[in-house]
Amino acid sequence: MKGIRRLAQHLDISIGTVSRALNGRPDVKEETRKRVLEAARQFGYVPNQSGRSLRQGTTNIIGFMIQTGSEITGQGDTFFMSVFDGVQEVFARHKLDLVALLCSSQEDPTEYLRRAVARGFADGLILSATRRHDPRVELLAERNIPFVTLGRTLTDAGQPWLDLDFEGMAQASIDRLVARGHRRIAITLPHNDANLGYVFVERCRQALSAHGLILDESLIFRSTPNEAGGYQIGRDLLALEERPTAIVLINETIATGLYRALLEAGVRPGADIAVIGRHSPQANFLSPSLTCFRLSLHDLGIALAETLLSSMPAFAYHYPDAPPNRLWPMELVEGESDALQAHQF
Amino acid sequence: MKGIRRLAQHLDISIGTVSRALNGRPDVKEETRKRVLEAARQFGYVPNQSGRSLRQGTTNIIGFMIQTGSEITGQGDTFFMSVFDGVQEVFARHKLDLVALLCSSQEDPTEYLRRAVARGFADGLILSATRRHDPRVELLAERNIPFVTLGRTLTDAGQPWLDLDFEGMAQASIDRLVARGHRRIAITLPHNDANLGYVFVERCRQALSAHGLILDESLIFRSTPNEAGGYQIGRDLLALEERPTAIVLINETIATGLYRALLEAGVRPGADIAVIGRHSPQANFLSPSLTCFRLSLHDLGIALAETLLSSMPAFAYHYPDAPPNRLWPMELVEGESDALQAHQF
DNA sequence: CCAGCGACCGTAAACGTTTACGGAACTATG
DNA sequence: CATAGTTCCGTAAACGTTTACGGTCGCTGG
Repeated sequence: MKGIRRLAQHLDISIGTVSRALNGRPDVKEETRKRVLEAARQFGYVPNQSGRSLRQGTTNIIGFMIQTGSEITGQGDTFFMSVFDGVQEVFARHKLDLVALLCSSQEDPTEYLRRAVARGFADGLILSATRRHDPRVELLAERNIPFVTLGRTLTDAGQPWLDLDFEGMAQASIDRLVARGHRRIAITLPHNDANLGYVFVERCRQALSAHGLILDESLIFRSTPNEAGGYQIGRDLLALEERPTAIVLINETIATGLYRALLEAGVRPGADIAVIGRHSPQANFLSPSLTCFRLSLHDLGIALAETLLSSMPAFAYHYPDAPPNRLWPMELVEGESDALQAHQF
Repeated sequence: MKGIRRLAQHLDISIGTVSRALNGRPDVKEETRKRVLEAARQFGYVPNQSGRSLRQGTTNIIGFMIQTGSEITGQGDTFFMSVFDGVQEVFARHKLDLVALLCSSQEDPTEYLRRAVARGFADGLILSATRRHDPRVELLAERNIPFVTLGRTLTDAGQPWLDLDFEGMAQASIDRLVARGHRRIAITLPHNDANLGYVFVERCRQALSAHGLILDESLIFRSTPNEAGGYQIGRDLLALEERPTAIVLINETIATGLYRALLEAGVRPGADIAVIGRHSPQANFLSPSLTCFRLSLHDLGIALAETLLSSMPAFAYHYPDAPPNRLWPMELVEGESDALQAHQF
């Protein structure tokens, strides 16, 4: 005898009552509930997940899909760890469990996701590293399973999304640099078709043209979003005949590599070239200090969770005024890396 | 009509046959199997996870437990992503899915794990960030659920484990530094009771005493295992009346912070103090380059998976000679950060 | 022609829950 | 006392699979 039956036998009541007691149903005597809870604690009984979710068609699990192998997203562990922690802060209130669905770099993400949802693995999903054309959102939309994306796509299907405000970053960076006299401004992009790249480059173009400038295509650098990619960008940049006087980095992780390439060549960020980047745990320890855009990953996680829950009927009433879509602002942290004024040349 | 029944109805055969066909049972006509597989593909049918695992008591899921919040483990940006990818390379061969069980920093890891196993969530588990006294291993051992730990504990219960060879690192580092004339050697430790700290400090002590030296307790630095911790260590070290001439870093992530603190004070790694650390994605971009111990995280993941599977009856025969316990070697990468000879003083 | 066998497939039970339904005991009301 | 209402609990069906068991059919060998 196992599981709920064992408990019922021990208490000499029916399994139905045990279940009701544990699930907080009203039609069970308070004294009985006490006994059941006590016995459950004592036996270490926890309802079997499979049985429960088979019956009620719900798993109490939310999946956060991420790709392993790390070269793809360019987000490091610490990024997700912090976001996860925020997400869980919200989920804990609803007895929801967060698990990370790990899609191997060997596997097609859409197929992976298709399998996961067909198996009925999770009640809801969080998608990250969204691509410009992302078949995953169509898949989930037509399956009618609640989800939220961290990042917009071109193929948005009306699902809730959160996205970092890359437009704001682009605008602020360009304005700031132009105001300081820069005319040749380089930018970096991830070289896959991540959606954020398009958003970013487009807004940079706009912002520049508002100042009567055009974005020189030869100053758009694409690379893998990691340290090595940053190093390569640095080398490529230095090899140009006519160097830019400033560069804006879209990814967190490339700054260290870029610094290395520049410093090796005796080019000092902030003195010989202006650099604006994204904040990362390492950013504080770069020298000269990096001017960068920062955000609270923990709060981002909280918002992500709330946004998802507000789209799930069972939880929506807890979050009546969570907006379905949000552009998450980033805060500019002034450092030394963009100190120079271009007219110093 | 849904699920397997729908498929069966459409093909005009029984659900039993459909199941057998999909599961590769021998007693089904080859032509029938073809039809079933084709229909399944066409309908996008995937067996419901709950139903399946309820019946066979198995989930085909392996859980990798990690703590979110990131300050705890101190693993760098891409550590887990790379390990995961290796693990999955092995699991993919057995149609096992890897999911990350995310324990919030708010929650007690043991309780979290207890819930997860009681729910019958996974067929096997991988534990990381093992503590010296880790109640999780007792829990899993008495529940008789297959698991492997990344890191030993004092309370090992005969389970398979893998651990980085911190002894080897300690020995090699001390020998190397002593051979170069260093007498005052500092080391760093994480300040929680992670097991690796004890292993490391003990072996350092031994190695030093083999050279007739003793480990000065005031040269043992404890900190959070991240950049900020490294910075703090640097400051503390510089404040000492009698500075060490060398320091060995146990964590990946603290080198950047340490460098910053040293360089701010005009103390150059490799010239004014010798530094030996652990490799990380950022390590390549430190200047002067860091002498460090490196390992293939992908291969570590593979080994971890194989070790776990070899302890699971259903898979063991695939891995007849996987050792239950392994000390994973790290390779020394020579950099400039420990170039100085102490007798230069 | 019959027994025996193998190949294939249908039937139904089982896995561990939750929950609709109904019934028993008790209380309140007239 | 009869009736209605309330409170609590037991019964059993249902969720979607897998699999033991047995049955049908066709074939083979005597």
